[in-house]
Amino acid sequence: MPGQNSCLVDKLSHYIRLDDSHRAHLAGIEKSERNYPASAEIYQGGDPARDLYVVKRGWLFSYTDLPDGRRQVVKIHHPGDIVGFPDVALKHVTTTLRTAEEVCLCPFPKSALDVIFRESPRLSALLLSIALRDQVVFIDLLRAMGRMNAQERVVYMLLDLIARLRITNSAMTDTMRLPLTQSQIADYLGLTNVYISRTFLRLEKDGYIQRTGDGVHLLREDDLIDMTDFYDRYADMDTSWFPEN
Amino acid sequence: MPGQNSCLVDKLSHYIRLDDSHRAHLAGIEKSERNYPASAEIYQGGDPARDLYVVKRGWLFSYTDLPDGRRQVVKIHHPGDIVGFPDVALKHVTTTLRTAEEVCLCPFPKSALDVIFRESPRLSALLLSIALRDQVVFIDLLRAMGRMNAQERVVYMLLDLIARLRITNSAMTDTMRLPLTQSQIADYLGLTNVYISRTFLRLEKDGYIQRTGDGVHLLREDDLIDMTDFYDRYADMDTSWFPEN
DNA sequence: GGTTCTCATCAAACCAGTTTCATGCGCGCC
DNA sequence: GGCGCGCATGAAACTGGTTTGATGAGAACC
Repeated sequence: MPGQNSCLVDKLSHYIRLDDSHRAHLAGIEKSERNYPASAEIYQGGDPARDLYVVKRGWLFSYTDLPDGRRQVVKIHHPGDIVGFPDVALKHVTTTLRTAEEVCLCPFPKSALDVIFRESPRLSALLLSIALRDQVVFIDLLRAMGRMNAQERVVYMLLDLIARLRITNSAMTDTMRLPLTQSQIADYLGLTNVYISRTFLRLEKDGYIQRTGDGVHLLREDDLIDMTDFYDRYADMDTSWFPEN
Repeated sequence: MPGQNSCLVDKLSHYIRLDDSHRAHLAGIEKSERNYPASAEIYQGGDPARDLYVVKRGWLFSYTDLPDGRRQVVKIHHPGDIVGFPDVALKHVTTTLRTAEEVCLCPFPKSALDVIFRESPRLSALLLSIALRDQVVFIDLLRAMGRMNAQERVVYMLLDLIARLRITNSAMTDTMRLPLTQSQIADYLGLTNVYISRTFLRLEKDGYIQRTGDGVHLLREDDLIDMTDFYDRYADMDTSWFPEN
């Protein structure tokens, strides 16, 4: 059965201890799963917002297009993430979801949240906190987009991605896979593919990173953190005010 | 007594009908109030995240600074807004809060949310939805910052501000006060005060807007909406999945 | 093994927005 | 009423990132 090791439970139990009833609620969410090939479009901006997806395997990203073709990637999704969460508030989804490689997703209807809110104030508070924490992450990204130059933005992205991967894989070192094209990275950071290429070459030449295939190795992480004034928003959350169960 | 007309109740009841018990919970939140002069700093990034504030009167904004002095304004707050909401998830606040003019705030401890989560699943779901809707708003802003030029960004900001003001003041026309300096607007949009000045002059010359003191009048709102592919995220939310009470 | 396609890199002209400094208006303050 | 200051505007040099088009390497597909 799926769910015997649930990415979602892994990710959430990083923040609060989950008892059996909590796990039961979450298991109900991850009961079906589906595979998608690389570069597949899963839904499109404007579609009715009905389902959410827990990522079980692989990378995806969400983006919006301007009418004239300019594109902004707004979120890069990893295993354990809940994809489509912001659109729960609206009747129609606001972004297009596309796979970066082969992925496996667990879809569930957003009406499943109703049960959680009725039965577990504690889990509800955790969901709110995750939504609010994600707002802080968007604020950090906004700061990078508004006030950082190209090199700082690239470094910021690398630090953010690796911090997120470390939540569920604490054994992770300073190396990660980066299965995105330079055009996709450019659309994420508000730059061009040409300049992303130049910036990566520069970072490599200056000894900040090392690349091998689609792998990236951060060589002087402390310097990179200083360069971007980076702060890890994923490691600690304030759960002190949460209700008991 | 304060609370006889609560900005917060006004704003929330735009989305769901609030019964007496809901109103009682919210009234508990707005029971104390405090005034601040213009250009006052209310809290600073790094302070412990203890209180939230409901805005009763006046404009404020939240910002972060980079170590070298670059500044990013991340949110502009109006009456009815809950200020500091994203920081509920964290132990320390991530932004600095400053008044743009004289304001009146109702502070309340974030532990007050505990009662709401224990006693009203419906109000809890609304809080989550607002947090998620605000994520969508940040995503829209991110798109503007990443892929729009200066003129489009300014127009986007004007449309967003007026859409938010219309929630609580449906009688509002196409004119609003804009009590922000051009430097503050520049720090919000990732531009410079000089270029904000040039852009406003250009918009005025091209007949898109008209300015009088700190008032802005949108002359051809449909054209402005087309120019930025703007969508109002405040008008409708999907509350269909909310629990009963 | 050749064809095709995607992707990273290179190069050079170009431009949107920055930087810096000067001017002038309006407002609060003594 | 005059002083000082914050703020919008103007002008000109400058630059970080864009645009366009060419090249080459690797992977997928018959």
